[in-house]
Amino acid sequence: MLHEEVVGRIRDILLDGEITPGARIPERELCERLQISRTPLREALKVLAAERLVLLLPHRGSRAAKLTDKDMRDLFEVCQGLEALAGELACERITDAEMELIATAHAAMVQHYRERDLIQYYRGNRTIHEAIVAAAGNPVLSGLYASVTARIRRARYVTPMTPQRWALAVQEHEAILNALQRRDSTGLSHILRTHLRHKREEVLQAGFADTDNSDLIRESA
Amino acid sequence: MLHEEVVGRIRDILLDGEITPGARIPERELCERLQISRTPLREALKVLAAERLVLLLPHRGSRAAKLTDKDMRDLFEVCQGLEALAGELACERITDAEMELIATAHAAMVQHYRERDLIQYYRGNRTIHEAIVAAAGNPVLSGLYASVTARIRRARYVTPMTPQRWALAVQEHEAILNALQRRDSTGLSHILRTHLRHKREEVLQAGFADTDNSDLIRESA
DNA sequence: ATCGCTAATTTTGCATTCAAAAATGCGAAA
DNA sequence: TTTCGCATTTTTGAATGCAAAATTAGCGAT
Repeated sequence: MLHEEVVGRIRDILLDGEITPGARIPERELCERLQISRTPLREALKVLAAERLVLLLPHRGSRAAKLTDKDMRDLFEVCQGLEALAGELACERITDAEMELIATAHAAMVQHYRERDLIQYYRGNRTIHEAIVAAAGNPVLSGLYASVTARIRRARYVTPMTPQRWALAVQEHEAILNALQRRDSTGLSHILRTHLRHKREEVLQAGFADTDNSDLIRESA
Repeated sequence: MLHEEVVGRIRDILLDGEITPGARIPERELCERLQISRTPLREALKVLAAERLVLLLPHRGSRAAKLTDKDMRDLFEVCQGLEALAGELACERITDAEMELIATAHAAMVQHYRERDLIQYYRGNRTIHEAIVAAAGNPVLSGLYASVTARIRRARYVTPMTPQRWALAVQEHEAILNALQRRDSTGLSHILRTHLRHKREEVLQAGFADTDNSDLIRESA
């Protein structure tokens, strides 16, 4: 099994919430499950710790990272900034093919909205944002974006969605597509900031992630 | 020796340019030098690979990452975006104490400019940008910023500095301080973007980093 | 002399092993 | 009964050893 595959598998396990945030990561069990020894597993955990998905307590094992309200706010703030930057850059660089792709994805997403299929809607939403980031043509940006969204992912899915907010989000997406097509970078930047500010408010209102990683350190002191 | 210490030591070795970018990392030699065995060393290399400071070629060892012109442009672009975001947030949240600190650092930097002490000027410049990022009160942002700046650091230092550019940079810094003091977030955001665009142009003009990591893969094919 | 092929050497990646630190359990004393 | 202390067990962190892959060296053929 390739090194990256191990990291990917564990990342998926964490993102799927299979290991509760804050819970101890059962080293032995994962070894058996992935059919590897502790050496590559521990290497993978170190990588995931660098990504902030795993918390490493010296001599006290590793735990799945927990996110506080503050962490979530911070992550959304940065995500917002990255998406705005991506939007600006995408306006300068997006190809017709990429534009086409985003338009298609947008249409599909609107369709999911009409059918009130939240899961599919979310999937489409993510596809569009990722496509915009990709269209920015900046791998460094893509990498940071991927790392930030990975950390928010679970929270994003549990966001409660009222009909009003959903309608607003779709409306904002129309505006995003529009600005992109007009290559209006400053306009798009502004919309994206607003768009994500709304998302952020949803999450905070949901009161998700009300605990703190620092317990994990304190609790054993 | 603590795990993080190993990562830190190797990171410093890389940032100091002690291992030429693109050069193979001598596993055995580093083991002797740090007085550790291969296991912790390899774990550290994996972490640094996650930070993109090290490139891991499966079955072909690890090398210090090399940066292409494109990589540099991408890094500066993102750095610019992060600094702009930090500036906006800092306007909302900066404390008087932090403001004071930045003002002091700015004065010191201007003094270094007057004395034409480039090294100290650079140091002061970095201090100010870091202080602005810190004032944004967003640890996620701080983390990403640290990782991006670490990757550009070497390039930043080799930037050739003409008197004109230097004067412009100082002028821009005056504007930054001014906008911060007025808590003018949109104005500051704009200035920071311009400021870093200038820096970026310097670097590109320097023709630094004209090679590509993909050689490292190709060269052994 | 150069190119191609095979064998030896080196290096990488992983499993195993060993030592140290932390968690646990048990018993004694308050 | 509760709490403190000690011994046992478990778990973590690192070193060593081993198998597989890649690099290098040597040899022969053209």
